[in-house]
Amino acid sequence: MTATPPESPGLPSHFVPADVEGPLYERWVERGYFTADPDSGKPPFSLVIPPPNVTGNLHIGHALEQSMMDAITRRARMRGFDTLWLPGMDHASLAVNNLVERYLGETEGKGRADYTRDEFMAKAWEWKNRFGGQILGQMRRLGDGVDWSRERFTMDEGLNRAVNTIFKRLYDDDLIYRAERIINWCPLDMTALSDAEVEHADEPGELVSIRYGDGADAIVVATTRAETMLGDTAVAVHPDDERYRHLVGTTVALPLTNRRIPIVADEHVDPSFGTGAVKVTPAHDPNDFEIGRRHDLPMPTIMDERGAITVPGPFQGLDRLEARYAIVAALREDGRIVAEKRPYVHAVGHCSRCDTVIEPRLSLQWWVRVEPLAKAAGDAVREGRVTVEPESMRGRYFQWVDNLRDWCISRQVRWGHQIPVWYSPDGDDMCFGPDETPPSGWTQDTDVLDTWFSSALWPFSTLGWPDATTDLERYYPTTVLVTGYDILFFWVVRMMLFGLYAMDGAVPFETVVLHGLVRDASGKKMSKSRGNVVDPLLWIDEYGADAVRLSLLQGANPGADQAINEEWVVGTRNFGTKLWNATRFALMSGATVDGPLPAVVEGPDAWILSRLNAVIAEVDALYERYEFAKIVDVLYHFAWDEVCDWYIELAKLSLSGPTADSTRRVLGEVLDALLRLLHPMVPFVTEVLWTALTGGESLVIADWPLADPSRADAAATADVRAIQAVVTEVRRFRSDQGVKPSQRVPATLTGVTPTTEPAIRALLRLDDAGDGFAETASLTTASGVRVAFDLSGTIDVAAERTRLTKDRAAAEKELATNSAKLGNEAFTGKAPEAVVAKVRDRVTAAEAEIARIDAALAALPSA
RNA sequence: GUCCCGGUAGCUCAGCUGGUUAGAGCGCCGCUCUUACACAGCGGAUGUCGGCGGUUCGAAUCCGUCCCGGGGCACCA
Repeated sequence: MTATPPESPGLPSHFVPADVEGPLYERWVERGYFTADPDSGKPPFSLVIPPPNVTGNLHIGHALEQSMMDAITRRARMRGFDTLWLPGMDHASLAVNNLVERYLGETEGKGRADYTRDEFMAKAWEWKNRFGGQILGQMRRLGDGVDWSRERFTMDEGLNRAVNTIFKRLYDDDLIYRAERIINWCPLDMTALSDAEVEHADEPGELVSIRYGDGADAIVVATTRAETMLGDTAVAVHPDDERYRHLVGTTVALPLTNRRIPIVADEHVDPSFGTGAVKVTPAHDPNDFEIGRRHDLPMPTIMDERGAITVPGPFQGLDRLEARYAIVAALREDGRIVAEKRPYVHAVGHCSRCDTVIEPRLSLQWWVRVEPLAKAAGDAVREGRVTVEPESMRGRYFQWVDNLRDWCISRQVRWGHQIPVWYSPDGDDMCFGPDETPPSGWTQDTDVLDTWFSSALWPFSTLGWPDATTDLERYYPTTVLVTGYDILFFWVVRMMLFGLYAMDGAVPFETVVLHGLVRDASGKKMSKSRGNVVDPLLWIDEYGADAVRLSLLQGANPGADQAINEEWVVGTRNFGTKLWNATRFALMSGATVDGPLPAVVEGPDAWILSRLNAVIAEVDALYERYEFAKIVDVLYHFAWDEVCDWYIELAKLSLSGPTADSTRRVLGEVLDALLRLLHPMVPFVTEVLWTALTGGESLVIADWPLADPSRADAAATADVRAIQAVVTEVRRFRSDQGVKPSQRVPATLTGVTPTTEPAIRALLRLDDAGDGFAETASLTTASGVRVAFDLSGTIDVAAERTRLTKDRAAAEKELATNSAKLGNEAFTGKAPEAVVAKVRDRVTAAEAEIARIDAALAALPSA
């Protein structure tokens, strides 16, 4: 590669992200850098994106998740893997269905019932094509290096086929069945929901105690949902409960109706709660349903799909909440209310989508029998075939997977995958696969599948399953899955269930990396209702994608929630500027990447190469554990503190000395490697800088640096540490003395070496002592270097005395602590020799330090 | 009820396989436009490491217990 010498300095004085990011990204895509190539001969590395909702916009959580995935894939690509990051979107069945219905209501003034299924689906596709998919453009803004040629959608043709194929297979294996059970019903969305789609919240309600029957056979029950009494078909008591034993087997009159219901004995009842008697409404409560099954009770449904009472009489047509008040009022009038507790705080289930109170309801739905699948999913992690990072999240995975209940997969909406079961005119049902044609006259089930059913297939359906494609063969199992711990159950567990099942026991991914939630600056969860949502796109506009990405990764500790605010984005933007300026300096200084790195280098050059290779090794190790926050920390400090603050300052000297050529090469090497190391996290600014510095084609396809342990150089490191120690201490002295940074001061140095003295003098702006040098102040550093100054102005003796006194106190403390340890036989006897030796050294050092300070104090003119 | 995670500088967090004077970023206070960078440089201040006990020569780090915050699961009608 030939380095094209940069035109003038080669870089504009400022970096304007908005000007370069878009064109740069499109160039990467056009050149096919992100397109996986099964024929490349490289080992594969693959991951699938957690498909965002087709209706979604890029929010800060996506930005974090995708920044992590982009860093992982870009690094893998640089390390020589055939890398696939597969993008796509989820059809978001219920969410889109609702949006389309609302849209049609607004634009056409019609409701759900006014469209046939086909008409509705046509409208929905139209809507999706028009309003959906915004997030794809926003992912480009972030810089996501995804393989757009393999983009998928959970309702595209191939994925439909995958869905139908696995449904048929599960159905034939008796792992999908249809049954009438109590399900979570949302009366607003008018569909069933899975357990996972219900959120429980404690709310104040009422606990009403009602007397059923009269006189000797009266029995009091308590309820928070009085309206369900219309559906009661029994009262249950515990079999051992003496109070009610005589009533078991008799019947009692159900108030407000002319029905009599039996009193049954059931183990489920807790005799110590309330009166020990429970009203049983089998069609509207899961526990009551079980009691009803055990005692063969009738199970009348008393509400319609909207939650309105259907029982003929005065309450018919009332909404369930209105009915509750009306029924309590009527019972009160009847003198049947014996106690009312209000407010009574208890957990109430809500629809996770629209927040409507869920109605448990007896309903005929489709289910996945999960038990055999869940066993395999749990074992795969237990056996280490799938690693969950961070390890602390493993428990949560098992909590889910080992306690799974059958999954209700049918939904009463239209947008989604229609259940591939057909019914004959006689009522027989049969499942047909994608290539099978049902007999004419049969009609298809009108329900669609839970959105998560198709996303559970994502790691293999997107690669071509059920066909044995090259991609499937090559990229499954995927290497790593990155997602939030909040969808561990919704998605990760279900991918495990279906992946292991469909792929004959092959896991869907080898490692799961769970990240936390992004919160606002005060640690609160972001939500529209709180009004604390931040839009990453606004920050990208303002500070560039690199700054947004890096500020998110900077806070990304595995599995932990993190906060973000604009100031931190500003901070990382400043880091980009720092890199920019450092590279400008390098270019102006003739830094080069041409030719081999000198085998032997000296001084600061040797030191920075030593550090660079240690940093590479450290970063590699941290990537293995997905410790993004630490990777950022390491690179940030290496770049800013070591490269910019020390190495470049030291290099300014050697660039005018005999080793200038060597330094130019090392400076080029260090920046080259640094930009490579940072590229996966901040792809744009590093690309601009690196191409300017090296003349290379693109960092995207450049090689990841290899750590070279042979560059470790303890001697050079010690030299630089010595320079740093003296410089830092004298700077402090100067600052305390009020000597301006720019003021040059004549001084003599003793105890320095010819290799360190020029650097120390230059960094401290100390001139040689010429004629007429008069020492007016001096300083002996901890490392034994004596610096004598000729300060023209007055020395601030008091300030210096304060400083030294403070240092002396610290040294005294150090001496006392360590001497005490040495005087403690328990310590010297039991602690390892290495630790004791260390303490002994510290005592010696502290004593020397005190002596040095005392001498310095004595040398100060008296005030 | 049960389980998990967390409580370290004003804020957000590292450190926690026990052993330097407990760190970083931001913020704060000084001094500087020193020719890559004021989106910067240099210097500085700031902590009963949630409380109390225990183990240990030695505890921010291990154990117990309590308090506070966040979350998961299950819920008694």
